[in-house]
Amino acid sequence: MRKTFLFMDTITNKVDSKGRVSLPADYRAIVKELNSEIICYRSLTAPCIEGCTEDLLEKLAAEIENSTDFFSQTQDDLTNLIFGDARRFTFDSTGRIVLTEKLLQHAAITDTAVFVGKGRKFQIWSPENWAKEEARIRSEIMKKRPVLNAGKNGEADK
Amino acid sequence: MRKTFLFMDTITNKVDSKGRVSLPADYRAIVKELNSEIICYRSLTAPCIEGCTEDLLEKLAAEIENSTDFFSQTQDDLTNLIFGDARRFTFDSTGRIVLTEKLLQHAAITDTAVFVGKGRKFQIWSPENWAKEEARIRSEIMKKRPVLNAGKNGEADK
DNA sequence: TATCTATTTATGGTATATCATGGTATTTTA
DNA sequence: TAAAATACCATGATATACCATAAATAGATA
Repeated sequence: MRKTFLFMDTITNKVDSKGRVSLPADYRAIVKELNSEIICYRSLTAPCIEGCTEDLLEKLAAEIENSTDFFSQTQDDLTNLIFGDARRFTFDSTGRIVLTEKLLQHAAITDTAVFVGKGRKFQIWSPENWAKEEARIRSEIMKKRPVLNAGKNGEADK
Repeated sequence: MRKTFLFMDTITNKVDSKGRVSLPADYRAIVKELNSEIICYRSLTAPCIEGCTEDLLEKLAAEIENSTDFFSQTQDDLTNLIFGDARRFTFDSTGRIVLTEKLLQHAAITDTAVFVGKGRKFQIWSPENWAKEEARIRSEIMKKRPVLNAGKNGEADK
């Protein structure tokens, strides 16, 4: 029995001509233990696919519901954008999901997908875009490093 | 057995000369599992049809009941409009509902309907109007992005 | 530590079930 | 009884579930 249910690590899998791709085994385990389902949608800010468990979206829906302004414009827009794009993806007995053409195009994925853990969520990138993104993030971190070091001492990773 | 009952994704189906249109399979599954029925009405704010399960309208009614005079006059008026317009739509064994002329006209739908998930609700648009609306929302949301992120932390995305 | 063995995981291929949709029959109601 | 609304049937396309094999990982033994 695991203690935490966080998506981690970076795993590269193949995408076949039908858009089928194996969800990393560890991700599957999380989804199963949570008795949940995978939800995927286009990232609003990056050329990648984002995924999470149903629970997370359910939480969002509940928040929106309880925020009294049933008739708010911004809320209306947000729900359209998020729920209109998201979809449930059940995996078969061999652990694969079938990504849609829309998602694949947004992430510029053809035959290889890179799963990147982000805790409660994860992302799916094309190898090329992920390489760029990782480089960007690392250089970004390096710039902020002096600040980070003020707090802890250099255990960031290895 | 699913845990969450959220309308999601964007699905395009045909509308025949009688106004018949297939409710997306996943939407049907939700309605069935909730042992509910589809309710549709003209959106108060947009040229589209809005739909939800009976439960949601039930909840709306309860809210009005319990809120003595806390609700503004305008909100009261709005809910009146909804209830005055709403109707139940049962689907046949093949999963189709028959939209009324009134609804179709309001949404300017002729032979194609676009279902857009909104969590507890969904909307039905003409392809043209939905294309415009989606574009509008995306640009609108991008403008407000900093504000959204200030409030919550990283729920919507990041 | 190195080698072999047993599971688990990833992936290609195929059969099956489901879904959307055109058409028709039956029921309702005005 | 005519017109409209509703329920049922048929079919092609699509998506899903299943089977088989290869690769990789973990575990055990020496």
